[in-house]
Amino acid sequence: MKEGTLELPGNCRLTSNYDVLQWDVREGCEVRQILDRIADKWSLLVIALLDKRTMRFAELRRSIEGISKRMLTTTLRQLERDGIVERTVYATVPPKVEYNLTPLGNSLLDTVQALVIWTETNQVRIAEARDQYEARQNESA
Amino acid sequence: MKEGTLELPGNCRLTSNYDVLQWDVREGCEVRQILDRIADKWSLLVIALLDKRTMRFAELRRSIEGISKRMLTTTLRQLERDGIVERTVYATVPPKVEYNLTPLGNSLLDTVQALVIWTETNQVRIAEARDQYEARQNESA
DNA sequence: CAGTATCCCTTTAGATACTG
DNA sequence: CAGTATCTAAAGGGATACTG
Repeated sequence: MKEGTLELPGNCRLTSNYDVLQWDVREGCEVRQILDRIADKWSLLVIALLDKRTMRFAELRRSIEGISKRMLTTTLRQLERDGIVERTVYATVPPKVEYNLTPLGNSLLDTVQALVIWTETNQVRIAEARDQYEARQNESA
Repeated sequence: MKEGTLELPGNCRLTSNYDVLQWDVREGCEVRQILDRIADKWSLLVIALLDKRTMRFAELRRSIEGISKRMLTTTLRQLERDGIVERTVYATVPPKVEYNLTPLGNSLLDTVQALVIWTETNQVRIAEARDQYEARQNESA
């Protein structure tokens, strides 16, 4: 495996000592900024929920137990700003606002779902690992 | 598409009104806990870096610009507790500690890399979306 | 309904100093 | 080297009240 035999994203480099990719994850770099944005407490859930459908504000709020009005607004605004979510306001009384994924958001959906599914699939193994970790702690103490 | 024709993870339900999956993301549920753990500021980067190799504490710290000793320790301990990272201590002076992904961690790697690559691939589109969002804000003001 | 604005408490996480 | 302990500034985020 030599440099140039593979198309790498611009922030990757191939180290000479190991045949592995190394990420350039400098503080404040674009990738870090975007990762911090989408990998937060709520964004992933919002994206997963908007799969193939449009949802209204209150509907999203009911679907994500524990989220406050303020945080849902903040999260949706950030996702809108990043071009991941589209916001449509209907000039009715009372107002109606719909949210859906943009094409860019849709391109992110597969990955997000993969992450959620991995989490679901492996929750038992993780619970076991935690038990074993606890056991080891008690043992050495 | 009818219920039962597809194997769904236990936390999914099929709503009757739409042919889409709905996630059960109740506060404090297993999936939410695990998602909160791995989708944080540093865990994704640590997992991505440990791809196919072992790294020492200081090496990880150098690779992730901006992370403090304390946060790297905390992140690694959580990942170890969840069975995603394995920690090996060599009883030498000075001490040497190596970290690598467990099989469980490796099963998560593809998804994490997909997320990082998506971020890299789409950073220009996101930057454009932000500019347009700003423009719209100024316009309406 | 879909937000904003404000207040204020809680959590997070950086800096620093110390240790086996 | 690979941490731990402590302190503290800053950010996160809930509760409440108000608005077009």
